[in-house]
Amino acid sequence: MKPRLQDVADRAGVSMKTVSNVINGYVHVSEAMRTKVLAAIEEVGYRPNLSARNLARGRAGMIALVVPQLDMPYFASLSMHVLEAADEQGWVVLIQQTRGDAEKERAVLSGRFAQRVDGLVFSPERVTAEEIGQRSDRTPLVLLGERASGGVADHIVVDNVAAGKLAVSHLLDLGRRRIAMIGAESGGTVNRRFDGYRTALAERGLEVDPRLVEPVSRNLGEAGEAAMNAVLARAAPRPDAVFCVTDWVALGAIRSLHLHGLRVPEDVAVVGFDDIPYGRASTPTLTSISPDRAAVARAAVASLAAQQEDGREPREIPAGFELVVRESTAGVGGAAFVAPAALDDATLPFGRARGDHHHAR
Amino acid sequence: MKPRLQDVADRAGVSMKTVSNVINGYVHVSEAMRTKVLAAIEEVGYRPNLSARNLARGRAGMIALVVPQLDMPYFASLSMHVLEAADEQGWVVLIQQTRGDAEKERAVLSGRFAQRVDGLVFSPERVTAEEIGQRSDRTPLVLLGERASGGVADHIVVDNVAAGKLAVSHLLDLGRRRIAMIGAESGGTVNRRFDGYRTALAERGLEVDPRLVEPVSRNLGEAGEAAMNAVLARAAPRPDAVFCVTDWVALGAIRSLHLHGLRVPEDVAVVGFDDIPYGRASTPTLTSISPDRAAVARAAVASLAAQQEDGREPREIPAGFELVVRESTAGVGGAAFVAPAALDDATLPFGRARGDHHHAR
DNA sequence: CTGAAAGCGCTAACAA
DNA sequence: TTGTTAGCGCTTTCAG
Repeated sequence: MKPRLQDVADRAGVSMKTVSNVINGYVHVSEAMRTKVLAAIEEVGYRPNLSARNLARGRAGMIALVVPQLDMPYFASLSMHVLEAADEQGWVVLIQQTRGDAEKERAVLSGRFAQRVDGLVFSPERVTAEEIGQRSDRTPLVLLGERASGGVADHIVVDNVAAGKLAVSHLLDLGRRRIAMIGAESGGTVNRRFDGYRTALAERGLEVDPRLVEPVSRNLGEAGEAAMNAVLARAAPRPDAVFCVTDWVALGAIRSLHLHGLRVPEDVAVVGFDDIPYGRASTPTLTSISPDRAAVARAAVASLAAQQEDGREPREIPAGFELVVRESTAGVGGAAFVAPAALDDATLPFGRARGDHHHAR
Repeated sequence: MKPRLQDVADRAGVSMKTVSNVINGYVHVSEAMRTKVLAAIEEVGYRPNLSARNLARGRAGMIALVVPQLDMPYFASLSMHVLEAADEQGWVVLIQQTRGDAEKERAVLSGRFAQRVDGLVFSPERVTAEEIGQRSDRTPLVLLGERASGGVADHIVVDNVAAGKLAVSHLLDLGRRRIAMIGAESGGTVNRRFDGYRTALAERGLEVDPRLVEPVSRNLGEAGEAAMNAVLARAAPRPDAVFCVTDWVALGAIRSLHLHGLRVPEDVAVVGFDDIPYGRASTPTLTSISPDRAAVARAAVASLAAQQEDGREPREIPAGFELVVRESTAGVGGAAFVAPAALDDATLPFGRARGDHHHAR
């Protein structure tokens, strides 16, 4: 049916080995031989069967990327970068969603995967560090995200405390003093970004006003809007700035502020986290912490590549971030909503305040 | 090194065939045998080598999804649905980005793919219908998007003319008469959504005012903003509504309107296209044509499944859409920006106007 | 520089 | 119901 390597060999009047050599770019093949074989390949319309190749080579030629949900902008963007980084290593990427299903996450960890893969980039949401530690599967693994790894696998992290602190310091630098935080987890201990918020305030001798702190149930605009409503309803005097745990939540908060007749940033400045693409098109554009996703992706793929060789000690690999200042804190050209000019980040009065860059490798 | 089927068989004291039967859920296996084998699998920590299985079975167990760029909200969402639809068919999905690179698109068509796949879901951007028609690779293919297929492969399409018409009719129903269109392609002939715009106007006896029509260079917020600026600069009297070729462009247009001191929707109503998730968190929330992405994804995967069997005639498969009315045309509760209440689509005064649903299958 | 042949780990036809 | 064994298509020693 489909032409095989042997068919090409027959056609060219050579052995399979020779054809294989040509296909795989082996050096010691005469030019005449090469062109002859290539012609034969063309004539019979040969395409290598990658399943067979992988079996013979003992590798899969692909890695899996496991994320909660692909239509969340952060993961969409991250996935894009992982695809690119993997491509450079000759890997193709198979994406799987867990949708926050703990059972699916466990299945991934235990190696019950639908395909053989050379490695796993996993952004866990439900599964505990302990469960990860107990996995028996030997597939190289690298973890992303805030949830601790327990030192059982490489883990790419941005320093959320430092990032949160940078965001809030920016607001303080603007002269804001009643800074709310939306999306701090109830306990307050788990959320590293909240720690950054606290630290920044403490450094200026300010205390956390609990009426300005509100958790969100989910990472959704609706949740951010509801949380902002709650803060506005009970906090007097009202906040003059808000640090939101994600951009998505920040957009909801801005919506709430608008509906309350408050202007952003004149009345209330807003900082988000993630730098999702929409933050550049929204009105106002959104100031945000921008994790270096490309670096995260590269580090993750590099980790898997390194793990192909031998079992190294699991490491924590820091990834960089920066604060991107846009209109939700800086206004348009310093005063919001006046000039109908297109702006890009570079022309904003505050420019970009760079965060601590911890480059992997 | 890694335990193989044979190791399990040895351990359980049975043959490979029996182990294989158990693993593949073959019915005629005694219960005792089954448990014994499962225990052996557990003991040696066996995981099937899928490369080998695929080779033996003659199938790949996965399909490829080829899109321009994964961080574009439309494709992110589409990809999510494709993953889910594929999962139901026992397929895993390998995603590849072309980034609008014609060369990469051609590589995909010609079957020069990094893995063996059972099928290809392809959303072309650059490659011509003619090129698609000339492909020699036999991998089952299904096309998505507006670009014509030339009848060489199954093609899932929403009726862009009808959708555009629905969007503009909605604006007309609101009493708007000077309706701009942003993102019509220069020629005007290629763009089906523009045809819908024209049709809707014509039905009410209105003519297209060329000063109200502006193309965009790319599907970006910045482009939408620039285009809206251009229209506002030259069109007098100014438009009272805008139909944008995509949501992304619409968000840029809204930004331009705000910066010009115009209110949305009181002064200018805005309709987008694609119903990207951001549209629900933006201020104002965005009225948009919502293609039934889940249906598109299901139809695409179903097409590939059907093509596994035999070569059927290529078909055009219509997918549904609807108009989702939100604040950018309806305002908040009918009057914009007054009540700080959370709204969802269901509570909006206009509810949802449903478009023609052409369900696949 | 090229050819022959032994696997890679699993499936499935055929036997028992 | 279970065992034997010949492939699946490619890579890769090892000879030549």
